[in-house]
Amino acid sequence: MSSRRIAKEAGTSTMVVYTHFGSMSGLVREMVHEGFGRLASAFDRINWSGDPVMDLALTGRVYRRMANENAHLFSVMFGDRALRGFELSEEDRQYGRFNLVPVVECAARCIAEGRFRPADEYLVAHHMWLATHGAVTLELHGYLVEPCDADRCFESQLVTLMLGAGDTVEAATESVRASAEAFARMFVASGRPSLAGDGLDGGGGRRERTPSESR
Amino acid sequence: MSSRRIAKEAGTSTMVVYTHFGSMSGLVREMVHEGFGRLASAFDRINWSGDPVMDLALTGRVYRRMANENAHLFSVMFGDRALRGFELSEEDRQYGRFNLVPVVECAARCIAEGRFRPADEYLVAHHMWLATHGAVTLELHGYLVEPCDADRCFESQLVTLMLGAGDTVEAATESVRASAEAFARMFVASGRPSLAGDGLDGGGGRRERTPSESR
DNA sequence: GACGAATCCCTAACAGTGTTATGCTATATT
DNA sequence: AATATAGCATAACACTGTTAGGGATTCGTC
Repeated sequence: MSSRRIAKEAGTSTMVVYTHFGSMSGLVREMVHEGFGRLASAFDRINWSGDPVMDLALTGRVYRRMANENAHLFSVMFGDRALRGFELSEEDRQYGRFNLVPVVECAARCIAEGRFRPADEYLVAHHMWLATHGAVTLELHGYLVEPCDADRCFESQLVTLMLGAGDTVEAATESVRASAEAFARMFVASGRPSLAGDGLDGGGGRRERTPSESR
Repeated sequence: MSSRRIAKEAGTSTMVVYTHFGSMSGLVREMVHEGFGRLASAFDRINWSGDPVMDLALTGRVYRRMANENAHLFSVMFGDRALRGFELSEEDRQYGRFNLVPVVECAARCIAEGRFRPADEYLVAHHMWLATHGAVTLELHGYLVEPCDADRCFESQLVTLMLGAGDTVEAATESVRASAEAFARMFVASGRPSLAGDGLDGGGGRRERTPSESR
């Protein structure tokens, strides 16, 4: 992604970037905000059920899906990748943290219904976020392979997270399993099968890398 | 970090990078391997105790310390930051995964002693890694602020991770507390107070960012 | 409708980047 | 001692983000 390439593909000159976004960083910042908005609307499309633990697991699945389908964008959103000199500002991070709101509400319901141990719902939501983010990040960067591949890690991690928060083995296992079905219903069966949007991510992400590319 | 700046500070020309490392990517790769080695020797310096849960928490603390003291290097090691065109190769990632070995052994001891539920120790070690990595990553990128700052998140996450693996609230709390003391003894009291090494990280990391820098 | 103003965009250039080709200079080898 | 080789410097190429200056187009207003 470079200003000259953008100009070439758009059939214009590099100046359009500067008149519309101020700089390349400005363009990246706009993309990051778009990504946060996309994540927020994905959370909004979740139909909350009567099982808060299942709903919590569902937010994790949506987060992972979003990350995988917008891999490059996701990396920039959470500061992982320094794209064209862009660095996250405190305002940008605030945009990101805002997406925790539905997770906090979910955690509060889990605690209120006695599924989770009494605790600060913000802290519980953070635990979910941190662990899920770590799993997604390492998955994206290719660190999770057989026999502990990303799917296996993610599924079992969902259960252990619920256990760590206070749920029982049986209840957590069942809720996580049910969340997988709800997730499938939500994205496979719906008319909106993807969180990827309109090519904001340049087609990168999950493709295989050849060794020659790395040197 | 650029070839010309390196050359200038070293009082040579840019060619030294190419004769010694092949390319800028090659230099970064060497730094990454150095970073993995540094993490491995940090794990090696841990004196394993009779409490495997405490030891497991200790590896998490060492991981976090290492990340904070080598922030930029850490970001490159785990694929977060694309530095000068460098991309992780499968071989590089294998170097990284190798650092999980002591964590896996720790997890196995936790299971063998009945502190953790019977499970695949590799998977348990991965859960620890994923969650800790997420916490560290988001801490490094400034996402953890009051009231859920990095310290609070990390400490409480350690406990919930042990609970998720099967430990009891009382035992986990005590082991995590004890690990903090062991950690302090290990790094504050020892003759080697830092994991930072010799300026491989360019002095970045935890310094404050000014708003003007981000645009 | 006509004029002023603002906006948008192109071309050209500057400073920076990684990288390569060429040649020189020391050191090491035989 | 003669040769081979390794290491480094210079200069250049192709690329990057960014800025300055000059046209063209559109908009608002009289």
